[in-house]
Amino acid sequence: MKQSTSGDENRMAGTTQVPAERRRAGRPKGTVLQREKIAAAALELVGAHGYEALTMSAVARELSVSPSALYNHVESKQQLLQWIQELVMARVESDAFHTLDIGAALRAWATSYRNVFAAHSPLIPVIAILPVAGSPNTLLMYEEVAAGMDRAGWPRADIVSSIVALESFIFGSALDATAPLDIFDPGPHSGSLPVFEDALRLQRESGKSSADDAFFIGLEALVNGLISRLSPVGGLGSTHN
Amino acid sequence: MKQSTSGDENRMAGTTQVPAERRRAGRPKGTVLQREKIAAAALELVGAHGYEALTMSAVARELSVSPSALYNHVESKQQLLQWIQELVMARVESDAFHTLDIGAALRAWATSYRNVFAAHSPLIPVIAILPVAGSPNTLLMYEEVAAGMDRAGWPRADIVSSIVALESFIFGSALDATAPLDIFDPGPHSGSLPVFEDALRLQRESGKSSADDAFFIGLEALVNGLISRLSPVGGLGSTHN
DNA sequence: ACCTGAACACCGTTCAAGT
DNA sequence: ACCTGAACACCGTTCAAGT
Repeated sequence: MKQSTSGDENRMAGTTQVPAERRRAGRPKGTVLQREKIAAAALELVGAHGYEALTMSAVARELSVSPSALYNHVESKQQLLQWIQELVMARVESDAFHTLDIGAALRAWATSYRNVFAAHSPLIPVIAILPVAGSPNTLLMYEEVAAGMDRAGWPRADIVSSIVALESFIFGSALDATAPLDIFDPGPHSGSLPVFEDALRLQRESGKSSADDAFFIGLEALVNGLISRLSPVGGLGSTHN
Repeated sequence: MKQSTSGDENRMAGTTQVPAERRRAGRPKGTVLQREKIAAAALELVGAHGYEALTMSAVARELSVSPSALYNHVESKQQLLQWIQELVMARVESDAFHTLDIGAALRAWATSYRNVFAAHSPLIPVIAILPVAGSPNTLLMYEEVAAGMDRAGWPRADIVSSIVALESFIFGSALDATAPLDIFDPGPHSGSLPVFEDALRLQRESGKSSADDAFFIGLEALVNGLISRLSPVGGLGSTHN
C-alpha cells in the first residue's frame, strides 16, 4: 500500500464545502475528550483499519479535535496503548476456572484470550511485551488462572512458566491469524516442495481455516501435555482434585 | 572500520535442493553484493539497537551513502525486510529430521528456530506475517519439516496445521523473550493476588529464566501432545481416524 | 549505472496563544 | 482547564540533476 499522492485532500474538502462550525481555540463549554472516549476511538480505529492506521492524527480526527489536543489527556502514544490493553484484556473471560475442570477451563480461557486478540491482532506484538503493572484487568486474569491451576494441584513453582507457555502459544496463534491467507504460497518456487505443497493442498481442500485449525489442534496438545506432567500415572482424565 | 565483507553469508547457498535461487552467469554480482551488504547492515542495526532503529536513513548511514541511494537496489523497506527474513531463516537448523526420531527432531528444530528469533526478536512480529514466497530458505525449511512428519506417519492433512501450531508457539515464545524481565511485576496492586504473587516468587527463587523455562516446558508438552494424536492406541481420547 | 540533494506527505510531540 | 495552529525533528519515498 502506497502513500496517496494528492487525492485524499480532495475527498476531505468535498465533504466540507461549507466548513461546519469549526471549533475555535479555547476551552470548550463541555469536556470534549476523556480517557474512555480516546481509548475507544483508538481501538475502533485499529479494528477498522489495522494498527498502521492508529496514528494520533487519526484518533484526533475521529474525535473531531486537533492532534495536539490529545496531549491534554494522554501522555504519549505508549500510554494510549496501555489504555487499549486494559480495554481489550477486560474482554478475556477467565471465569471458567470456577465451573469446569482444569483442562476444560484452560481451553476455554485460552480460546477466549485468543479470540479477543484475533479480533485486535495488530495489537499483539505491542501488548505481548507491555508491562502488566498498569493494567488491573490483566493482573486479575493472571490470579484467576493461577488460582485455578493451584486448586487443580499444579506445582506452584511451575505455574508462572505454564502460564507463559500458554500465553506464548495464544499470542503466536493470534499473530498468525493476522497473516495473509496466502502466506504459504510458494510463488515462483512452486513444484519443488513435494510434501509441503501436497500438505498445503490437502489443508486448503479441507475448507478449514489454517489458523483456526492449528489453534485448536495445538491448544489440545499443549493443555494435554501440560496436564499429563502433573500426575506421573498419566491418565488424562481429571484424576486430580 | 565497519563493513565486514567477510564471507559469512555464504551459508545461504548451503543446501540447494531448490534450484530457484541459482544466479545466472551474464549479469555480474555487483548488485548481489550490494544486496547482501544492505541486508547485513540492516540486520546488524536491528541487533544492535532494536527494530525501531531500523530506518532507511540509518542503513544508508551505515553504508556511507545517502538514503535515496538505497532505492537503486531495494524497492522498499518491505523488500529489505524480506531480505532480512532470508538471512535470518538461513540460520534455523532443520537437518535433525534426517538423524533423530520425530519427537527429538521437532524439539531440535523448534529450539533452533526459537533461539534464532530470540536473538533477533524485534523482527518477530514482522516476519511472522511476511509472505513466504520471497524466501527460498523458509520454503526449504518447511519442506524439511513436512517431509520429516510425513516419514513419521503424520497424516498429510494435519501437517500444515501442526507446523503452524508449532510455529505459533515458537514465535510467541520468542516474542515473550523480548519482554522486560519485570513484565509481571504487579506494581501498585501488589498484595492482592495471593496465588499468582506466590508463584511469581517461587519462579524467581528458582533462578531459572521464566522465558526459557516456559519454552522448554511448553515445547515438550506440545510435541508430546501432537505426537500422541498420531497413534490412537496411545491412550489419548483421539476418537477420529 | 548509480549517487546526491531537494522535495513531498507523512509521523509523534511541544508550545505559545487563545477562551 | 483545554482547545487550536504553528513548529520541530523525524519517517519512507520520489525525482531531477549530476558523474
